[in-house]
Amino acid sequence: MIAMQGSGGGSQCTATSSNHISSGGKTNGRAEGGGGMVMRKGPWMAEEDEILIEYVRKHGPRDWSSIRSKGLLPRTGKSCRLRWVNKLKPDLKTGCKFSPEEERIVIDLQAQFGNKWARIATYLPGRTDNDVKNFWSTRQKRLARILRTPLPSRSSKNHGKVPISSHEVAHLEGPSLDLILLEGDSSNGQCSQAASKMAQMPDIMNPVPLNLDTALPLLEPAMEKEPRLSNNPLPPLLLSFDRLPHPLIDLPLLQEDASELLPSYRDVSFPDEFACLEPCPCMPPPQGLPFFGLDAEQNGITKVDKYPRTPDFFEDLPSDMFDYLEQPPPPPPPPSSTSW
DNA sequence: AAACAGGCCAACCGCCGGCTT
DNA sequence: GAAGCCGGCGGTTGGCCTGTT
Repeated sequence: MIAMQGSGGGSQCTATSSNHISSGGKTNGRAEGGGGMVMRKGPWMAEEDEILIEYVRKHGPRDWSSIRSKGLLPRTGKSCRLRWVNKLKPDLKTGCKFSPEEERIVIDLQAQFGNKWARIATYLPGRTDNDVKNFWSTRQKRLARILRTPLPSRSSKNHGKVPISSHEVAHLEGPSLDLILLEGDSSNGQCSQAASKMAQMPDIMNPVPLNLDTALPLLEPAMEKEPRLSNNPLPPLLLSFDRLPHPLIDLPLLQEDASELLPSYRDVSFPDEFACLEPCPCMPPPQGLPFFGLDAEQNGITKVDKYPRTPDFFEDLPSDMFDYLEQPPPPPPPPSSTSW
């Protein structure tokens, strides 16, 4: 049998049963598989898990389709693989919420890799791509709800091939200013002042490409202290950063009338920059300021800090503005592919 | 206590790329 | 080179659980 054990670090982990079997699951359907075999769908039964575990123990996690062809289970190979990867594999952190460290890793790697959940999951021992995906999805929904904004359009799928920065979205999605501004320290109500300002600019309220990395931790405390932000249908004011603000590029948006400055903002050659996943010759290397993320060139990850930052900029910010951000520990290297 | 909303998560679907024939 | 198969991956769905009203 496989012991479902949480990792040592996850004190909240509960060694839950791998089988959450509810009679009458989502589909509980049957489908005709190849060879006339009636394929089972829906929640897995404990007996099926045992068969699958036994198969993997004997043959390793491969040749999934042979499980069906040998008549061991009335499940597709894909279904078997998914069940193994997401639930039955040893050392999964089943029933354990993401730790703050894990959240930071996900946030940072998502900014770098885009929706490459499987890749991101390799940096999170015990987590599957499904876990990461669900975590991120929940996060998106939560912020969307807080901001009362639609989630980013699903029609413009990025398929995770290239991380789309908020600025890139601004270029892709049309003529209107679709970056929303969060100004100042959310903890002292400045964001509500910004909200009032921006509410006077009706043209900028659609759509809202959100970067949750910074917005969520900033906004949630703000919502608690400023309920009217969440109670009003006020458009949220969120400058969508997947990085810390750059004084030359972003500060213009902090001016009284951002729309007047939009042309200059757009004149900056963003598309080329954001096409860069490797160190980009079009921008100088990062210097001076801390990056709240991965170290550059660590564990095979090249974190490209595209923007030089000056200490002056941060001196103008409330000193505790980024208190919620700590230097995260470096992510563990991707686990070497264990031959199971 | 009931209704509702939101969070969580398992599992399916469709697409894509690699491999084999 | 083309076709088919298979596994991997990301997106999506929908049911259950939990907290709030």
